[in-house]
Amino acid sequence: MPEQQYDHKRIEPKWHERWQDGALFRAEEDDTRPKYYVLEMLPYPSGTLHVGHIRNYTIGDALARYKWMRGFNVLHPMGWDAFGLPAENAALANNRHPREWTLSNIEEMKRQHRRYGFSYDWSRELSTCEPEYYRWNQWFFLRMLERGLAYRREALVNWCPACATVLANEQVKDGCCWRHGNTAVEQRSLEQWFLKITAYAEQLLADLRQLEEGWPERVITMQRNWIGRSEGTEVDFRLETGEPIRVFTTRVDTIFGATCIILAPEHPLVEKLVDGETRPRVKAMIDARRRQDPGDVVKEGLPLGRFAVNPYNGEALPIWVGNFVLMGYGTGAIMAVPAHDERDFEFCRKYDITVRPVIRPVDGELADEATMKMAFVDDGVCENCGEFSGLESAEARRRMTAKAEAEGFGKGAVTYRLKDWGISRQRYWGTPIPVVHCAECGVVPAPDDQLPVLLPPDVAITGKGRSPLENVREFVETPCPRCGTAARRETDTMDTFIDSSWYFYRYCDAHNAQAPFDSKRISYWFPIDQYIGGVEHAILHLIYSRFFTKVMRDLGLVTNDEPATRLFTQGMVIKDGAKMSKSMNNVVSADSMAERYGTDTARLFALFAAPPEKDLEWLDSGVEGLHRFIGRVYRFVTRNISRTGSGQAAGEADAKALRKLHQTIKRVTDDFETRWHFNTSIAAIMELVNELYLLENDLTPEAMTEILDKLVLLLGPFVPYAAEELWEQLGKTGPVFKQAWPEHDPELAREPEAEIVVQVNGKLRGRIQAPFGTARETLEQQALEDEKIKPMVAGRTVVKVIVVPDKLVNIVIRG
RNA sequence: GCCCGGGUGGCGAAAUCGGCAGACGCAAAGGACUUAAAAUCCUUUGGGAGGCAACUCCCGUGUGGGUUCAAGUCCCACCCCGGGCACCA
Repeated sequence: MPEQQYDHKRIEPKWHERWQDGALFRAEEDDTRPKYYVLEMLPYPSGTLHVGHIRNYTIGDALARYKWMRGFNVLHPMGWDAFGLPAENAALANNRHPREWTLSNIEEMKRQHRRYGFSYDWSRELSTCEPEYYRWNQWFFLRMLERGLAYRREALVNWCPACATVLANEQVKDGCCWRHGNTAVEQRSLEQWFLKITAYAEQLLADLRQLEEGWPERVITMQRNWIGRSEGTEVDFRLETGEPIRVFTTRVDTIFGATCIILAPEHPLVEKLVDGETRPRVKAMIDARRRQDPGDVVKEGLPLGRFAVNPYNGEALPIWVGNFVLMGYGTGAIMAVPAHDERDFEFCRKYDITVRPVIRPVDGELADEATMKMAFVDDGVCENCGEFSGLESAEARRRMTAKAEAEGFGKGAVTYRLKDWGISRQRYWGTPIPVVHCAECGVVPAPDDQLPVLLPPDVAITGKGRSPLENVREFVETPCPRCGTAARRETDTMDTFIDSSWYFYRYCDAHNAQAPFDSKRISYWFPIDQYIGGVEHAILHLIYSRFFTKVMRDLGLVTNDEPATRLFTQGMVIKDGAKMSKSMNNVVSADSMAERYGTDTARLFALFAAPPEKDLEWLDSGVEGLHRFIGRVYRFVTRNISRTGSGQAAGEADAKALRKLHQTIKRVTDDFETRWHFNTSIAAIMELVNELYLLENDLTPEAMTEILDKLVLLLGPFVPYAAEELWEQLGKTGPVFKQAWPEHDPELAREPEAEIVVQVNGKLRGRIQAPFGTARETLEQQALEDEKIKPMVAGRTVVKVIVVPDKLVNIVIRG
């Protein structure tokens, strides 16, 4: 009889067909099993499933299948982030309506995900481009508005000329738009809507401690730096008019060394202090800075010819305007202490402003102004600081701050780098901000029963300038909900990061029409046990969604402080040196590979290529090996299903094969429980199969039965179609992913004897066999008497012998 | 400049707690089967030297030092690659 051959073209469609209608697992809240919520980050429907996607999804999918087989109640939902720029750009390019384009792609993506056999819970599917999702975005916005967490004001904001819209600070990278790497972001002053994420700065920072266990360290560090908390002191320097200039400093201990005050060019006092001659130069400075990449601004300053008094020593200091002082941080004004701050040093040397050292190293001398080549920025001991002289920096800061508070010219203060989240976008495609501008009543929120405020269907998307909604009269003209007179509807739409900030809650109750979700259903699943996504969202999505969770908690909707206990950041798939993505136009479609080798092979290959957290340069050499491997397993299982002839009864081969089997179960299980290095899991299964090929003819039917069953179960999370087919051929009922995960038996897995490595002076010279647990002395003796070792030791002095039980003997000799 | 990662065969990689470096796979070479090819199965494969041979020896994890009986793994200095932050007072 000819051997059965592995044919993915027969197997995959067959099971694909049977799984069509939600045959994959579906989680219910009333289940008595332990729960596990695994979630991959919301994908854009880009039309093609590329190999980068496959790699990301197989990680979560393998985990979900494993957890399910372990008896967990697993929620693994799927959704679509269909908003914003990709949709709008594609619409412009294809001359199609964004929503239509998006929905058609979602259908295609769903088809592809089904084809790959991903185990998503489709009953909880959601798309953030549906009107119901708008409704709850708007509902959240209005709740925040009521609590003062949403506000509108004019501010300097980031403007991307390519997107023709405003961007949040988090969405600017290297001075460029996060989606248009080469387009420099401009600064514009516009009226914008903001969410007050700064109100949660302290909590967002403090609760990072809860995440230290389960989140990658670098994400936590990035968030900590982004929030940028610094403790310091605010001090009022006074003009001769008595008007204060408040500065913020973290080094108040250096204040006796302050030799000038520098204001940001946008500082409100500048306008008052500047003379007619300098005014245009300040304006030029502002304009120049807006255009420039903040990275390479050359420090420049303008003296205002005015003075302010240092409250600690009564000294009058000249006031300057400096282009390197940021209006958006601290108070927008600094005291310059050139002797103890590098930037101030550079500035003051350039303009010949006095440099006055007042801090010396704990065991050193005060620097000399004339010979100083660089600022001394470390803490030290105060000198020439009046009553504070002789104090160490930390103590001086405490006492000086106390003095400022006691005498009313300053206070201890905490400043954050984090700024409020600008959510206004001048785009058509996004959730409309549900407010109306009324000449009589001002800004009036839309009443809840008028939600959702929907986008008008027919809008000419220009892709430039202001929101396209401004030209749609039916949308803009609306009566004021409060007084009924003619008013204007807000035309800004929300940042699409709003959508992604809470979608994972909606998944748990995706069809709720009364509320964004039911708190009870949510509390069962939350927090998410395992969240999977790219590191590129470390300070975008991952900080916004933490913020939303805290707001929801304060609204009484959820009880968890954090959305996800564990976060896994998978590596990027690189192609020709760039991240593989639709916007880079370098995607490799997974279709051709799937067509040729099958989706199982594509999945297995994606997992085998490298551990999942590692970036991977995409090369498809090697894919055939994985296809071969599946065929190898397939033939092995099918030809041994009904074997009758036995090898030597209960022979050595059985013991060997079962030992390898149970060792493999342990290795794969351990990998799932800890670090998900599926490449080594798969390698372990390959080793098992290689060994089975060697022992095949000597195995008893009993041993073979156990081996085949468990081998197929081990393959389940990695190659679901092939495993399912084999499972059926083994005569089993019920899908593989509903079977219990095999348990490893430590007795069967144990090696009969330990192999002990014998080293002489640290170099491998031989091996000996000994039972596990053999005494040190015995091992030492056995090693010394070994035929290979004996001549090497003869005539030399054995200095000492190191014995690591069950592992190694190292004989140190001399002479 | 500062803060994280990383550097191991021709290639992707493994070595999880300081204890056999290169598992597993690709590629390559040889062999079996075959009229032939494909497919499959088996063998070899870090570099170098020696031996008829089973085999033996030396070198080897970016570079240079160090700790240790023992270092890919720990410490110090440096080089290179990737990522993040970058006038945050």
